[in-house]
Amino acid sequence: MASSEPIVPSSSVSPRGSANHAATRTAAGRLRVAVPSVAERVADELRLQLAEGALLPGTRLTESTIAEDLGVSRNTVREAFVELASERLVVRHPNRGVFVASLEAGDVHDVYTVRRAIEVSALRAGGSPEDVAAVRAAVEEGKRAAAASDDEALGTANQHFHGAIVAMAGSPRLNSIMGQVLAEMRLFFHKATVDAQFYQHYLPDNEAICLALEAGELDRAADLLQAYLDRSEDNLSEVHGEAGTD
Amino acid sequence: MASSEPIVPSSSVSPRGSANHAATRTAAGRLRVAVPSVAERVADELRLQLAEGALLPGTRLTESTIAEDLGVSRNTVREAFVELASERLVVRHPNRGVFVASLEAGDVHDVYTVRRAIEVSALRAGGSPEDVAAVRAAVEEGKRAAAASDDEALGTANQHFHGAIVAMAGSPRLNSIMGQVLAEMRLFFHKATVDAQFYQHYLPDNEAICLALEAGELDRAADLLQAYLDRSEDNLSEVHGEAGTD
DNA sequence: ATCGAAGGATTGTTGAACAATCCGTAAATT
DNA sequence: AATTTACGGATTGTTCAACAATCCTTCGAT
Repeated sequence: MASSEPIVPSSSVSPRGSANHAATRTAAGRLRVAVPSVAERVADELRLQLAEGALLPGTRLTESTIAEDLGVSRNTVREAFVELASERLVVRHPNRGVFVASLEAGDVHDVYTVRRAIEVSALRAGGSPEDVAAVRAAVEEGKRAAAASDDEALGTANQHFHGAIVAMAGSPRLNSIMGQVLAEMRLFFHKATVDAQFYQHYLPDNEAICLALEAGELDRAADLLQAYLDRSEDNLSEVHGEAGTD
Repeated sequence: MASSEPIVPSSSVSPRGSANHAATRTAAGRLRVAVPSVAERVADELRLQLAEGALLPGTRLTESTIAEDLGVSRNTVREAFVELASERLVVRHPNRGVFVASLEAGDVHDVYTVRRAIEVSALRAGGSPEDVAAVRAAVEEGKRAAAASDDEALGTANQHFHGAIVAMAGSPRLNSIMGQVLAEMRLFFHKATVDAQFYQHYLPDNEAICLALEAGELDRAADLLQAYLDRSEDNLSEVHGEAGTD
């Protein structure tokens, strides 16, 4: 279930972990590489497993089990849980444990409400040529994935597309919110095992939105995106009907 | 500094805490009152002190001190810190401690970017008559506060106004995001000790936006709000110039 | 079949311990 | 005198062990 690889090194220091995680700045401006704390690494590992579908919605996450699996203390796992719960990836039931979050009917609508607000706003404001290029890149990435019939890649390409749209705003907070929302959606897709055709359907929309964006017709692009999201929500709600019957 | 009142009851159960906090629902649908965990109560207490300005931006929060002050364990304080950090109310410097967050120049702009996205979107979508009534109520609340020259009340009325706008969307996630954003702004105001006149200035705007909303002219209301937020950000950025020099 | 009483398991919370890290100060060096 | 080095105290990061409180299941009684 969980990875067999322990989170903490057996002894001594870790040689050179991928340290692109975070960095703090001293008063003098000296850059200090922030080694992610163990708790953060636990959260990262769980986030990864959630994204990969290794942990499906509804699954119970027992503190002691995860602590052993990852070779860390129960308290540390707890800290990770607090973080994941604040991201809504996990739900805490007092005295009962934490469970992988599961999007109910209302949640799907809610998530789309957030997406509409954020994505449309970002699109309407436009972005630098580089930002637009990133959107275009995501569109092409999707086309390639479709050509190769790689469903997995198609899904991530689609997420890149919407991520790139939000990134146009250049707002760390919006990016982080969007990141969380996309993580929630990934959770849902794994639960519902959404049809691979699902994304195919939206490739032309992405193209159209991107074209409008490149042409500087921001309002039209925004309207297209809005319609896209409305339609997407409807489709997903149907899918949900047969999925969320527990 | 911190409240002298301990967070945990000296013994036995708490008689009847204000239990409007959260409630979980069993499979059968039975309602279970969720007694907030100690960690959550610590987080609540800290949030309160942050909102009241008892803890100013930049202040260091020492784990052991807070643990003693609130009569809880250091580990519990840590859990609360994780939560507050995820809300950006507090910043964690690895191995150095946690500090009350402080909005820098870029943060002010970023916060307003989020507000523009969320508030304008909610306003453009409109809401039920009750939702609109809540917005109107906040406007009147502001007028009363202005008449009474109650700066404190004027500020909260303004937050109610913007909160009511977002609430129109009926989205728990948007509400929670807005709540966090407003909490961040409160933090900033305490740091900058913004002029009391500040809000006075915007009373007519609130009235105008509300009127447009009540008239069903959603797009116009949205445009007004957008302009309002742009102007507000400019004002605040000026104020910031003399405040964030550290 | 319904209800209630153990029993076991898990969570919530604490307290203590220890290594790692940081910061300020004093000593040593240039 | 200025800079570097070394040291010591303080605080964080993390673990461990314990215990009460709570939940879920099973078993037994009605």
